[in-house]
Amino acid sequence: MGKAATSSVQVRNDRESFPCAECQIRPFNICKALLDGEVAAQMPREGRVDWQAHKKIAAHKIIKAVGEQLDRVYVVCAGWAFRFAQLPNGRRQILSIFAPGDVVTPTRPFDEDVVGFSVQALTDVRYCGYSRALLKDRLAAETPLLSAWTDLIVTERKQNFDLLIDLGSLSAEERVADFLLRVVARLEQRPSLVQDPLVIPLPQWLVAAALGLTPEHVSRIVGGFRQQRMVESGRGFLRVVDLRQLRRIVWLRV
Amino acid sequence: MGKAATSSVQVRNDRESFPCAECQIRPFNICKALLDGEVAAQMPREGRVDWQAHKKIAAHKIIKAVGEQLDRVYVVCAGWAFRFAQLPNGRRQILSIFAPGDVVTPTRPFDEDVVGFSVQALTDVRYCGYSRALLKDRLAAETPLLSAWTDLIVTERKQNFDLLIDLGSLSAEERVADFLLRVVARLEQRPSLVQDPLVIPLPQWLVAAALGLTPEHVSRIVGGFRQQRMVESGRGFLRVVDLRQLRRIVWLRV
DNA sequence: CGGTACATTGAGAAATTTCAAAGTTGGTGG
DNA sequence: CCACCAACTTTGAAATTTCTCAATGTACCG
Repeated sequence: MGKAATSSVQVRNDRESFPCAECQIRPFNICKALLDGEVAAQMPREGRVDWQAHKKIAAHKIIKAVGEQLDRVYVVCAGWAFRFAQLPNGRRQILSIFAPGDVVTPTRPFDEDVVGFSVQALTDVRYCGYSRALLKDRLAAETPLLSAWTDLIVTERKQNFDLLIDLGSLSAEERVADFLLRVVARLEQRPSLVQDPLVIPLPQWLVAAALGLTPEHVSRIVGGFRQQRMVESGRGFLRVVDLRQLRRIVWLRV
Repeated sequence: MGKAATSSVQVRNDRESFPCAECQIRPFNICKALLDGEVAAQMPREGRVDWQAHKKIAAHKIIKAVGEQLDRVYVVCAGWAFRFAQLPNGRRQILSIFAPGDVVTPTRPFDEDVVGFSVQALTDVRYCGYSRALLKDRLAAETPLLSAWTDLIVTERKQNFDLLIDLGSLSAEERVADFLLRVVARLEQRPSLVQDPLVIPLPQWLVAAALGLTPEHVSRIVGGFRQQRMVESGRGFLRVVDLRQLRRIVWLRV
């Protein structure tokens, strides 16, 4: 923490380029812990190591490719992205889906500095890279921040287990139903980004690639759900209409 | 770290009940970092909070059931165990497999104190529970220990991603081949517990439950591998004979 | 020495993929 | 503003993979 703090909150306000000022998600994600408080105000704004670096990237572009060096930890500010594994046969397995506010790799401060799996923008994305080194220092020094951060790791781990259960033990129909329910549950925890938490802005091919199914099969399943008035769907989105019935599907096969 | 250290290395040697003294795995797993050094020597041996608690449990018994309170972090000393999710339809999804030396839940120091998924002994198991509270204190105070511990978390996360890729994108045959290769790779990192790292002491039903397949289907696949002299198999174990050919299977379908 | 858990084998059934073709939608450039 | 293109979705039929059910075989444990 010996870095000279040459900037302050006031300097920040002078400059227009502090997007976090009007960020809607900030009260609800890790950025609150990262940006609020006295220590945060003294983090270096410019210099050899910037605390933050904001960037934009167009839909479908690769944000970080497997193997790249990486000295920043990314938070998605706006838009959706996903992590995937590229297999030698050309197939892609979606491993994680990132909504606005999500930390892309919560283990990054403790991880190797090489990207393990590529991350790609689904929509246009704005994101913020926090300095990995500075963050690591803060995690060691600030107990509450470390606690908030480890929560991210625990949450991601839980999501991975949930997806494992889906892929290993559920039928295709159950997987899709459970997937929708899990995304809805995540959206409900981010009141600021939801006009309607029941609208899932993901294309079917993404759902298929996450659940290890073909897009055709997902289409048929969604079609069935639509006929039973459990979901509505359109190009690039799904809307959950009947949570209860969807939940019943997941418990089916009992 | 204000706990009175009433015991010392000498006291330990007095008592016969310090299994770690002759532990073969200790140099190769996290116990090295937990037990070596000055701080470790001063950890409370008995009292209101024991630093360690050693236990044994018989094969097939549940070590910890989902929902139980838990103020210890477990390391498997001897034997094999697994974590599983119990589904309402009676099916079980294996989520993790623990070899001797493995930490069962590396996020435990930062996690809720409630067990998220049950853990069961596959063989007879000896295990050691470290005090969650004392460990948490040490992780905050000792940087090298924290670093070693976060490696455990990162490793588990990588394993989860690998299994996700298996379940989501590989055929049954490829899954079994990849599973064998991954277990072998893990065993090779524990020189002390391997007479032969190519012998995998797991029953086929366990492989099936981990890979989301039926035991019958796994049996057929293993039978095929056996015919091609890629593996040998018997009740409760598989032996990898031809690593190269097995690897070729995983890259198949290109 | 038997019983239980594990492994094998077969045949038919079910789930899912593959391949092919056509329908939709939203954005972009002219 | 329109037309067109590319990406996404839908639909169908056949092929393939995997499961289910059922029966038999086999090793280990008490």
